Amino acid sequence: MKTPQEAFTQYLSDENLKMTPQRGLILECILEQTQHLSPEEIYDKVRKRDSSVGQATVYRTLKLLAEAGIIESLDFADGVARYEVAWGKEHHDHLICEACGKNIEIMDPMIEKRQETIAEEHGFKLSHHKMYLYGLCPDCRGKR
Amino acid sequence: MKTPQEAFTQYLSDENLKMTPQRGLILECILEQTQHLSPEEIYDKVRKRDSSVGQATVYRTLKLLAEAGIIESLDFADGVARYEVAWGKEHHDHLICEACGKNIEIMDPMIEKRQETIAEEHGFKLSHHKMYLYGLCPDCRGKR
DNA sequence: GTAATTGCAAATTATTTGCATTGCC
DNA sequence: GGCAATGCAAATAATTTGCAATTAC
Repeated sequence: MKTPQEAFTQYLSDENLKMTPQRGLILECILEQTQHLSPEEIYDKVRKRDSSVGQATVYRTLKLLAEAGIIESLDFADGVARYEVAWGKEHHDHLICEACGKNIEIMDPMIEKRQETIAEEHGFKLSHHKMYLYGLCPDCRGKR
Repeated sequence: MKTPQEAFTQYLSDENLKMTPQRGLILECILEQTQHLSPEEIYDKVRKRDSSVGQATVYRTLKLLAEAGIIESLDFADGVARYEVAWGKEHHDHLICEACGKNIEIMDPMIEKRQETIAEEHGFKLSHHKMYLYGLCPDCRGKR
């Protein structure tokens, strides 16, 4: 399978867009991170390596990366946009602790299958879905 | 079961807050609507009946109504915040058409059950969840 | 009476856009 | 070389907040 970098270059070229040092650097910074990042955090990280990069470029590049399917946007209901690397990873959903923010990636074939079925029953062609489970993790559960 | 109005009054009183004409009017406007409303749309609707109500009051009241469990916020990934009446309604998820925005409420006991199980397996106490299925509806499907 | 609420406008926050300049293919 | 990309600053958009005046309980 192509690396994220190769995939991005490919996507850009397919769309008649260009690879640039800025775009490469932004992708690098995202790939190094294991956490779910906000545009602001990515911007900070990028600037440490090249302070000349503008915030607008980060936003523009995030949009491109999402269109290319390399990253995916999340919604943890904490008021901040977040992204995670999607390239080469299997689809998964999130189980989020409302108290400490901890989140666990979950994967469940049964639910995925059922979602397909539900969509079909309504005549829909499913393209993607988002599922978030909110609750209290074992640690925070005890503190209440 | 209490009416939404009664529930809201109850909630306010429990929190040592006060019922006001503005709050009552805002709730009324939300209840009359069957669609999923944005703060802006609610504000417009409220102003038609009482043009002196401020936008800030609408935002503040929406927050209270959500805390009281009378309305719930949605995320249709169209960049706008939306609310729907939750009081007295069974929980449901949404199947959304990416082309025309049409959305269908879905309910699936099997998925609900499985979500509980998954949370338990990770030691979580589940409080709520959100699930959105995105795709193309029968109408839009044909046009591609 | 007193603390909560309101409307207003200003302040924030998050993101987007216009534009002259720069740089990739 | 030509079109796309960049950085900057200004522009939007959506929401929040400070505050003096008002009002519910």
